[in-house]
Parts: sequence; C-alpha cells; structure tokens
Amino acid sequence: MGKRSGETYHHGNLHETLIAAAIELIRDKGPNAFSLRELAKKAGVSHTAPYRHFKDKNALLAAIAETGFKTLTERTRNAAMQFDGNPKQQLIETGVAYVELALDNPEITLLMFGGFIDTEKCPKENLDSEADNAFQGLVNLIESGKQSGVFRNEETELLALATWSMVHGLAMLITGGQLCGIADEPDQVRNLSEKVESLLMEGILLR
Amino acid sequence: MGKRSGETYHHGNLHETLIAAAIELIRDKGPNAFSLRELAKKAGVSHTAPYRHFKDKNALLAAIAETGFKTLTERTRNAAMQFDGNPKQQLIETGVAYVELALDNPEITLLMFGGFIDTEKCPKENLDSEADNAFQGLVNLIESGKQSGVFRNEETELLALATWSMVHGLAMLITGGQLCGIADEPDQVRNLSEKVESLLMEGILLR
DNA sequence: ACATCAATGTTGGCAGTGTATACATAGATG
DNA sequence: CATCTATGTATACACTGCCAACATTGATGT
Repeated sequence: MGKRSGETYHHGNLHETLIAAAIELIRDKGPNAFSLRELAKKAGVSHTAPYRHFKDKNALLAAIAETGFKTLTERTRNAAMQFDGNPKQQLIETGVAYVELALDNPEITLLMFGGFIDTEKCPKENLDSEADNAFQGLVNLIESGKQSGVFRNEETELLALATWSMVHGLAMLITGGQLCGIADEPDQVRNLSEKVESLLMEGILLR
Repeated sequence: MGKRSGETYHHGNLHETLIAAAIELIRDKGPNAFSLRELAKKAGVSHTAPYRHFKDKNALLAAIAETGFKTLTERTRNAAMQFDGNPKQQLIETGVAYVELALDNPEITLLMFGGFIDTEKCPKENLDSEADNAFQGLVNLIESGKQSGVFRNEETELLALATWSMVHGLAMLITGGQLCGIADEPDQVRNLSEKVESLLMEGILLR
C-alpha cells in the first residue's frame, strides 16, 4: 500500500533522490561540509540507507561528479552546435560555456576537479569516461577547424589541451575565488572568457 | 632548560613543527583525510595542543596554503630571474615553474586552490596577499615585455590573466589526474608546459 | 627573590561523522 | 502462498573537531 511517498517503508527511488538532495546540500555548504547523515535526514531515511545505493561516501560523490561531467559535455556541445561551420566562434563559445558552467556551479566544479574524490590511480575508468567525452568534443572541433584551414597545423591533441587548460584554469581561478572583483558577475565572466580565448587564438606576441 | 625537545612540558616551537608535520601528513593522505588529532599525535602533543597555535583546523590549513603561495612566488621569481632581459623565455620558464611546483606538490596545490579552505568571502586579506604577490610578478614581467616590444599592446592585466589561466589550468588538470598517461613524468610535464605556452605566444590561428 | 601572570600544554567530554553488522520489511518470483 | 532478494532500520564503534576546566612553565615586575 502506498499512501503517500515517504510514509512507506521502501522509498521508491532513493538513488536519484539522494543524488538530487546531495547536490542541493553541496551547493549550500560546499563539498567539504557535506555529510551522509545529514543527507539521509534530508531524504527522510535512516542514516545507513544510502549504503544500499552507494558503496560509500566517495562513491556518492563520484556519482555526483559524473552528472557534472555529463552536463559539461552537454553544454559545451550545445554551445558548439550553435555556430556550426565557424570553428573559431565554436571554440570561443565552447570555452565560454565551460567557464559559465563553473560559475553557475562552483561547488560542483570543485567537487569535480578539486581532488575530493579518491580515484585510486589514474581515473581512466568510470568517472572520466564522461570527462573524456567533453574533451573529445573539443578534439573533434579542432580537428575540423584544422581541416578547414582555420587553425594551425599543430598536433590536434596539443591544440585541444592548450584550449582546455586555458578555460579550465580560468574556471578554477573563478570558482576558487582568486578573481574576486575581476570576475564576479556573469557578464564580466563572459567578457573575460572571450578576451582570454581571443588571446589564445591570436597569440600574445607582438608581430 | 631544554634537555631534549619532546621531553619538556612546553614543546618549544610547536607552531612550525605542526605546519611541517601537517604538510607531511597531507602529502601522504591528501588534504581531505587530514585530521588534527593524528597531527597532534605525530607531533607528540595532546590532541588539543594545536588549538593554542591555530584558531581551528581551517586556520591551520590556511597557514599551510600560505606557505604554498610563498614558495610559488619564490620559485616563479627565481625562474624568471634566470632569463632576465628575455621576456618571452621568462614567461615560459615562469609557467614551467608553476606547473612543476604543482607536479611536485599535488596535494598542497589542491589545498591551495581546491576550495578546502573557508575564506569567508573574497580572500583579499591574509591568504591571498601572497597569491597576489605571485600574480604581481607575472604582471611586472609582462609589463616590461610590452615595453621592450615583445608582447602585444593589450591591457597588461588581461595578458597576465590569460597566461595565469593557461598554466594554472594545466597544473590543475595534472594534479587532478585528468592528464594521466599524457603528463606523468617530469620531463613530459616540462615539455608539455613549454609547448602549450608557446601556443599561447604564437596563437593557434593559422596565419 | 618571590609572587603574579600570560602563554602553552593536558584531560575529559560532547555532538557529529563514516561505516560495519545484524535485523526488519516488502515487492518480486516461483 | 512460500520464498528470495532488494531495500531500509537499529545499533554500535572508532574517529573527528572543538569546548571547558585544569596544569605547568617561562617571563615580568617589584
């Protein structure tokens, strides 16, 4: 008998509920101050119920980071799609999307890249399969840009890595609070992202 | 009278001892698994002794991050000094030093930039005074490079931010394990740093 | 020289944490 | 309808950060 959800012994879909509630908690209090017991209370279950769905706290955090990588892939892909056929603009918009996502979700971004999650050795397996997806989109974009003669004929992986480093660095500086006063508001961030990436395109050397 | 350090009731210089021991612990187990009580045991004092020297755990972490920023400033400045009069090389070596420091101290780097420390709002005060120092060195370097006609005549802060983002992003990707297999060994890292920064110099657009 | 004090260290305790173990419930399956 | 398995609960333990009360000591002033 299912009177109202929450009154039954079995929750129904604790798994997704936990992830959603955890994201909320992390948004509020940061990835550090996040506790499984508080999460369980928020979800209305006993404090050991989450262990039926996640091996341990780390696994839950990894699942959340995974969703973060998914939306990162989505958003950057969408941004690129809107300027199909214009690789330069695509690259810029991809970067802007990357940085803007970080600005929108600073705590989740820290969770994704801040070393909160123990990924044994090199995270080539589960978690970073998604991170690789985002990177792969960048690689494809650059490859096609090279073939249409927009980008230099350097190793594609290198060009992609440079671009990734640039936007990732900007994103992490912002979420880490290092750019307070310079990049607080969304329009500041977009403006900065565009300028910085233009520099990467044009180079900073005088010619 | 100081028979041997450790046998006296008063430790003598717990402050520095704690910081040093804490750095060791963090290196071993990461900034997340670091506990004050274990630190106290390692230092040979009771589990509340650290509170005589640091307001709370966060303050201790902040102090450690501070030392990290100090060595970052030192190392990058040294790297730049070795190529005085050659702004382009200076910029490259500064970046390499930045990334290499992160590779040498991944856990401390995560502590510095990974959002482990609660810095109230914008960390303009204590902690980031040092971070600003490192950035200021970069600004000076670029300013002089502009005046000697090596760098483009763009806003100095923007050029500096672009450079910083680039190396910071590369550093964080490495410490975050995102570049496993690509940048594990020191020589790989140096090589990658140089190439990536060269790209920033020359630009990635075909011309 | 001695009393006083502030700095530094210790003991004990509390609430909160992650997680292991044993038990309870209920939806699915034969 | 019996049984199995997935899911949730209760209890317990070691550990954590931190607070309050107390102990020790080197420095200070008279």
